[in-house]
Amino acid sequence: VVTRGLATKARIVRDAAPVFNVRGFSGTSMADLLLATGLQKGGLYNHFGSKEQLAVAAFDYATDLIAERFDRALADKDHAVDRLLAIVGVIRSFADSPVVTGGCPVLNTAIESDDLFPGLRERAQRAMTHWQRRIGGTVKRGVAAGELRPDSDPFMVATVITATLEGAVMLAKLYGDTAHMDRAATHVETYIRSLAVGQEPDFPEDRR
Amino acid sequence: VVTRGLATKARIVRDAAPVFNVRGFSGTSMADLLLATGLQKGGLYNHFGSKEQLAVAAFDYATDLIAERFDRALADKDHAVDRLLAIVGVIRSFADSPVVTGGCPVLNTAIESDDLFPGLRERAQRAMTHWQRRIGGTVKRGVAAGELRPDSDPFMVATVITATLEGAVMLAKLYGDTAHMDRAATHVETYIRSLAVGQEPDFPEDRR
Amino acid sequence: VVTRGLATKARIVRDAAPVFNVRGFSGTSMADLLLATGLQKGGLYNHFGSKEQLAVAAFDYATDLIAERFDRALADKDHAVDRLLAIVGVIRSFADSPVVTGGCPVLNTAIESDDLFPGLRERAQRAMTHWQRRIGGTVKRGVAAGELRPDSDPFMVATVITATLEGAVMLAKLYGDTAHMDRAATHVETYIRSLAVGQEPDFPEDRR
Amino acid sequence: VVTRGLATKARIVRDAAPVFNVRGFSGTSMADLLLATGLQKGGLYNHFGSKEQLAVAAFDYATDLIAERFDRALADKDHAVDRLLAIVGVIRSFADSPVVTGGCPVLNTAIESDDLFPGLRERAQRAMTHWQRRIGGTVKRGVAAGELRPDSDPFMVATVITATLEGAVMLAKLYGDTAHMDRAATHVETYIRSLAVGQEPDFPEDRR
DNA sequence: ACTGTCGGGACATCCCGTTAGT
DNA sequence: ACTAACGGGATGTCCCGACAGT
Repeated sequence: VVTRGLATKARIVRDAAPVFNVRGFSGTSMADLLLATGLQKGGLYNHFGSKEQLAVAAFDYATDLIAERFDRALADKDHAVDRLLAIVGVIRSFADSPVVTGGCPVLNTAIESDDLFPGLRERAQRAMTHWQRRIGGTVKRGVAAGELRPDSDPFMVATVITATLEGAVMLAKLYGDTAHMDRAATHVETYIRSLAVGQEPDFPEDRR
Repeated sequence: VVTRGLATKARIVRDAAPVFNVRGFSGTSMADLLLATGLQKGGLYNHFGSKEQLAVAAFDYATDLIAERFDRALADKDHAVDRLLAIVGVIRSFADSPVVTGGCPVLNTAIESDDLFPGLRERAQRAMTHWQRRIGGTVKRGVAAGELRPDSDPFMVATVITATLEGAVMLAKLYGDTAHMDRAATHVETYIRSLAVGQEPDFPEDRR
Repeated sequence: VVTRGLATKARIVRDAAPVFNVRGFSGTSMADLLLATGLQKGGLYNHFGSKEQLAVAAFDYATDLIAERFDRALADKDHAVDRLLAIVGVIRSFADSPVVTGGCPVLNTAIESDDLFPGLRERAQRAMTHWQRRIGGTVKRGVAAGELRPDSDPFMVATVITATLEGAVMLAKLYGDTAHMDRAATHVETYIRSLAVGQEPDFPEDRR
Repeated sequence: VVTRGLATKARIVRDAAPVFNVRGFSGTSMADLLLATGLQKGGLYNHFGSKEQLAVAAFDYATDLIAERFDRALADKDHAVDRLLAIVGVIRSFADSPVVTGGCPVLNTAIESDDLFPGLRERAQRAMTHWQRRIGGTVKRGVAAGELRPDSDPFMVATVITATLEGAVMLAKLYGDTAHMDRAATHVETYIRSLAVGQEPDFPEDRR
């Protein structure tokens, strides 16, 4: 048994993630996972005690990949507007070059785990909260740096960006094309630019 | 007797709809449906040939209820801005007074039926397209009536409204509160008002 | 589907009882039960929600058969000594003409259900208590009727009869012959006769 | 290193014996044994080729412990009556201070290994036969020494002692108390004393 | 129109034993 | 001598759909 390169456990997670993301937790059978990983029952259960544990690991794997994209996209951006636009770009990229086949794992998990799979639900909450904090923090620092209008509401911005783009991910998935995502991203980008200092307050209600 | 039969069929659909909407298609078992309807196997299969047929009927039932809400909300509105705001109000109402327990059935179905349940997916597409046409048509007629700025893009407006609010429905479901929905609706309402004739063009990129 | 004669549920219990009694609860697989009953999983699970429920029903079936033997054996006996000897005869008959293949179900269940299967254990306790009460009651009435020595202890008699004969059932099962049972029964019969009024008190310590 | 290995093997047997004695052979899983021993699969299979081999070793371990108790109890007894009473005392002690948790291993094994585990069954037969020979031999020597009535039947005495007390072990296990064991032991002790020379022949049928 | 019964395949999980690796 | 990974079959239970009975 060669345990070089990717450890088996990591390989299982990598192979299982797209299966869960496409078929959902309920819709994924152990047989699907055996097929995807090339292992047998015994092999899988040595690494994960249950289907749910594997699903959680797969979810974490997917959100870690997304976090890496965020890190890379933000690495060379300083101005708050640039940083927010980069975040939009990352979420937008889910539609045409997904980190994991099947769309946004947070969206998928949030919709399916309807009280039924508390472990998964909590993970989805945590990931989404992390994103919103990242956006909100960028807004706060942008205001402090004089880059964004002082009345910019971090919570409002975080909600608008995540809601609009996740909704667009859903539409892209539903129709199998990116037209909706393009329009939604355009809208959000315009919205972000309107937050910059020196702009007219286009969305007075959005401010505090 | 026929009337009784029809009544039973309708009753089945009404009782099954929330089960499907909460647990998803894969996550719903026949036993769940028997419990919810109070019938036995045979009683269900007299009216529906399969679990999927019943799921489709339940989905249609839910979207019909939503369509009724749209009709009621739009009945007394003439001005395009009012009509668009009314549409926002309807989608927003999903969060705190859902037509069917479990959130927006179109969102749920769009996310679950990845490629796996073509019948359900097609229904979800159809329902979403219907909503977007309704929004787009309202924009078009508003432009023609001189109520909306002539460069208002019906597709853009339809995408922004549906994406943002469906995304907010997801956030409301994920966190179990309506704060995100409130913010998203506020944003969309501001956006709609900015389309009215006599407003500054706040979103030049959104126009054609 | 012919539901004439023995109802299916009763037939299942009748066919399952010897399997459980020979192989034990842990040692009996669902496949064994399907083979014994001729049904399929679905058919079985319509009547019993779990293997344990079926095991309990099978145990009750077996102890009911035993109770019938007691009733038949005692039907025409009046004198306490005769009644106690008849009870001995019934327990003794387990060895060479068992009510259910595999020996005494109470003994078997008592030994296997070691805290692990509380439902079964409780049934075994109940059945054994029922037997001991029957013996003890016979002793009491025999004393009251002047048939047994007044110092005969109902509890002692019940313990001696059940312990000795159940132990002998075990030996018969272990060795596959009835020699031990014959000897044990002879001993117990002598013991019982020694309780009769007019006998010397052979077992002074057994009396109160 | 060899010494260490032997120590490990003995430790495995010691830790496994109560598991088998409580849960039975069928009811004991390898996982149970790993938990009890603190080893892993390979560690066990280095010492025992199969679960059944380990079960046999555990059974032998338990019966060896019992044999030690017999030896200790008989070491300072000369008179046949004293020796027989000491044997009763040993079997009686199973109930409140078991050699191995879970009751008498011979009883347990005799009941479970119906025809299914011939290796275990043969061991149980051998152990029981050993006990009965010990009792029978004591009776024979007691008769020869003029300590016991010349018509005392070694087989009868062996059967009465083992059957009654094993039956009482079962009752003690079933009810979780020692009341039945106390009564049964009292009875058997009286029986043994009645065999002594100078006693009235209380059980004429028990003699040859 | 509806109940209850049944088949038989699928499900997640557990099972025992083997083997590679140290 | 022991760990850890793994195969693959068996386990109890659930699953959907069919159908006989009324």
